[in-house]
Amino acid sequence: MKETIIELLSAARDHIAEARHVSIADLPAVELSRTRDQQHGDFASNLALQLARPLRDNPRKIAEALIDALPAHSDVDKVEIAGPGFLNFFLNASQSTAVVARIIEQETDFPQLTAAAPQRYLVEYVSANPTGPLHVGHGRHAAYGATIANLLRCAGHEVHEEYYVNDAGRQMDILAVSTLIRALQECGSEIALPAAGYRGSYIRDIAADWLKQHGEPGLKAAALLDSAPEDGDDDRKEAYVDALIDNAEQHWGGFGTLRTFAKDAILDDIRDDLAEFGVKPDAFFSEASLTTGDALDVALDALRKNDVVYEKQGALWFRATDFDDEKDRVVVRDNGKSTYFASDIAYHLNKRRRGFDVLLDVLGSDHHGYVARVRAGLIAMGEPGDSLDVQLIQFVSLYRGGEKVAMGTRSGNFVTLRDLRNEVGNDAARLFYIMRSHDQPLDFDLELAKSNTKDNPVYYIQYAHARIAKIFREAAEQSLTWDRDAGIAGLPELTSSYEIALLQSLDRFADIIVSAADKRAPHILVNYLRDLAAELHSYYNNSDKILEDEAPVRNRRLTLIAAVRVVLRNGLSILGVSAPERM
RNA sequence: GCGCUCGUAGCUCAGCAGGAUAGAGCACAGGAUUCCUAAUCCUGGGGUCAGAGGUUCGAAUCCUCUCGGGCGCGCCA
Repeated sequence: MKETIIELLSAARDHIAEARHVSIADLPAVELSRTRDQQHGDFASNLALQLARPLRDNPRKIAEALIDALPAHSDVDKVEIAGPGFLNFFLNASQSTAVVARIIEQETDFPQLTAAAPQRYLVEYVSANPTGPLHVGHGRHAAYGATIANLLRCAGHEVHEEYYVNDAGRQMDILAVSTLIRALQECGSEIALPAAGYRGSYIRDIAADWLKQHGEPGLKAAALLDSAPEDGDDDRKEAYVDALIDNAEQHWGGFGTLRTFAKDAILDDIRDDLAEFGVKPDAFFSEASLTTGDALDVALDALRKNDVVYEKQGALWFRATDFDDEKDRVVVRDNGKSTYFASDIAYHLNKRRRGFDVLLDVLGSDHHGYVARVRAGLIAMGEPGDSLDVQLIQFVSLYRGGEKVAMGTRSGNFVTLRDLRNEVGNDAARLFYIMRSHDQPLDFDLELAKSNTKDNPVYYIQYAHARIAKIFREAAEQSLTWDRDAGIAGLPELTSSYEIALLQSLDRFADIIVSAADKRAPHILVNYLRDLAAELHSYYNNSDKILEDEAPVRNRRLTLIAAVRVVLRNGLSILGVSAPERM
């Protein structure tokens, strides 16, 4: 289709050059790459606008000249000046025949396109700290990351999906201490959970499981109570937790095991939660493995080799200001431990060393300050800065009946992703999360997502799919045959505006996928599917019956809606939303 | 204070590698079912694209400033 348009418009361009007595070289070339997701009619409009500029002419006059030139081509059915683009042309339906035939024949769940320049992508997303269950914010990351990965794969790229597990550092100790205290409480101790501890009810569950498997922590664990300082004012709470951790590590041999137990319990829960949501990262990459392995040393060596670090006040600093960051960053603290930032650049260098061209990070918008830092690190280690592509996801606010639902992580007062999924269902959750541009805050309306009536866009698209399935069931019941090949051959006979609109929309599907992948904007696909569903509903309601008695008519109509069904199913599949046969 | 980001219909948002008349959905008003599912369709009203300058043949889109929201500025992770 695109080739045909280029051919047509090139011919029109020649015609105009000749008519205006200008050198063809002075006119802009026919270039469609910038308008890939526009309607076909707009291609001609854009060319008219582009041609008008060097000719210092009125674009409308150029458009008229284009129209003069186009009908000479036998494939053009109808050209007229109308609508917002002022130049629309309807191509003969036969040009969409090949596309529709291909759609029907390749009835796969994932349409596989060929990228002009295939690349290896590492998509990192969610990467929530393993200190508690996923909440509704993580759900948006999961839905977005998984969908982007699907889109990139469909567009012809190689994609690896990864979840970065922050299993090193103090928060794992706090998790372990919180679990230990809950276990001791379970055994009758009166020790209180410090303010800095995790207070979600899931900690009690983990503690109970621990007790079931390992028995009571025993006297040594209880002994940490005696030497711990009083739980005092705010300033002392941090110190109090530190003392608890130190005591537990020194006096009780089970602390390391408990820490691993708690972390694994939470990670297993996260893994299950995501899997139920249709999100399955290829790997969970452990931050701790960076130091147990050599990745961190590799990164530090790279920094030292390139002479971008220096020592100050006992710490090792990275000269980030030389790489467009606002201040220098510590990589190794004066206590000899590496910082989180060091882990981060080590992880990203590791990704590059594993052979990935594009490191696509899906992060919370509160991480925006950190992008420049990591990019600076990559450049300093000799990697291209533009290999890092960070997409920041804005926050999610939950609304229930117009009331904002209060959320807070520390307090344990948050809505989990699992709760959300149970309430509104996976399909609605997946679609609602990515229906809006990810760089825009999202108001998630629980009542709307739950409603199984007309307000809900999920049902609108799914209903279009189910409606087509129903028509085919009806055909079978009435013993009305469908000859697919005859239908494909008869597609050019489809001439109503509803049918032309559907053909043109089907033709755009591949371009939509590429565009959504390139722009990292899955909502483009959602909007497309909703438009396609609308065209299907409109066709259904405003045309003659699709199940026409006359076989040739019935064949081409069924072929058309069969192609729509394939595109709806494949599009929904990319979004992780089911395509029901009946509703 | 510095930095990032956003501001489009009553509400929720598309459109932002610059194109002519800024689009959906919801809400509101009215209509369609002897007929493949009315979870649908059709018609209608509704806008100073936060404001002011600038670049250009042309700006919601690019640049600057102002106003207003969100977020970030640890040898935490």
